Amino acid sequence: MKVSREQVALNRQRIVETAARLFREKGYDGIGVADLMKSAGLTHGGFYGHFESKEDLLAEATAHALKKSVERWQGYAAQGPETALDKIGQGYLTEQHRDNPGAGCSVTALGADIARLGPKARRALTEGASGQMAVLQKLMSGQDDAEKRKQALAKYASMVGALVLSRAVDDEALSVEILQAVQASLSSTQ
Amino acid sequence: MKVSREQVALNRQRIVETAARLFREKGYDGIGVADLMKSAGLTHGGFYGHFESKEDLLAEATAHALKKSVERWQGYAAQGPETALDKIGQGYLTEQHRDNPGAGCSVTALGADIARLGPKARRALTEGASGQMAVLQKLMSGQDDAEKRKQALAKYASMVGALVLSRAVDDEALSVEILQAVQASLSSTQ
DNA sequence: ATTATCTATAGATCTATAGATAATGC
DNA sequence: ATTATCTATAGATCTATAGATAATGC
Repeated sequence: MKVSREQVALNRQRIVETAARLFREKGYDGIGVADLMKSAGLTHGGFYGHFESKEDLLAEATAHALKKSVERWQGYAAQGPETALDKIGQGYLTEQHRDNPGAGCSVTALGADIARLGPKARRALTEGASGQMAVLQKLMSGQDDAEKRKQALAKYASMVGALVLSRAVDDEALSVEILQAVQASLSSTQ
Repeated sequence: MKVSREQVALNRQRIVETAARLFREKGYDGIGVADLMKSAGLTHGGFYGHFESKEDLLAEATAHALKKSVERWQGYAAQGPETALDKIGQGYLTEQHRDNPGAGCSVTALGADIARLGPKARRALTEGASGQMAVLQKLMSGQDDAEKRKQALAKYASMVGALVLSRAVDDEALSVEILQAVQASLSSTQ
């Protein structure tokens, strides 16, 4: 049942993308290797030909997902600094994002899990978060780079926290209120 | 091996406190009922005399931990509004808190897990988070209650996000930088 | 007599590996 | 001949339950 080299690469990519979605949806411990491979259309045993371990896959899936996210933000920033911050907020601080963790921010969905896991996943998360904070920094209003960086870090933290909170509370009105409060604070000078 | 009624209540309380610590340290899936009971000095089978399920215990442990946290914040607030915000930030946005999740904020440590779990745990988290936001609201500088509430929600989100980020990144300097940026933003008007 | 805790286990997972199978690509 | 994927399984978990044990408290 061997497949072509091209197909192997496609299979591997499909495992990574499936994992990126399922880990964000269900958490690292919420999905097993067997179910993950089944979702990718392959069988359990084949997994270890592609990856050393489940944790290795998490690192690769996190790197993949965050890279795409950083590129999206860079795209907004390239369209001009005035609207970029609004667009980033409108993509991040919404019910759409809150209700679709599988396609959303990996820091929010997996940050607590990754904090307890090995160095590869933490590296991937750190690079992704740094990339997003770098985009934010350019959009800040501070007088110098040091001030802009401080602002960017604080804004980013507020976005991550808002999404974690909006997903965890059981009160829809409160959930939306949190997202909107942070969205409003994004464009304020500070 | 029956024990006195008094001892039963003490045992139950010890299970809750042990669970509150271990769930925050290791995540909901990171600690099993057997190990948890062992840490509390009891055997596995006894657990189901005290709680209906592991998830039930999570809800109770989360309620317990957040209640204590809200009371601490209320204590700071009672000492006067000027220093209260600094004290809250100095308790929350520190390496000490970052490195001791077992005694820290349940929203940060378990928010992503609880978002995927049943209604009881989400209820406990929502009540705790609402309590903390209510304390913050009184300390805000806004002109009316609506504005103060918006400020409090945004500040709280930034604190939660800062801790999640500071624990997840693998770069000590960046981790501290995030905590300090949010600490600085706490006392700023906005 | 009641009941809190104990030991033991059922039944269902989980990650990782061993060895078989069959299609690719030299 | 090589190798990507398959089936099958080892060994270690996990939650929850059943029934035994022994101390409390009527």
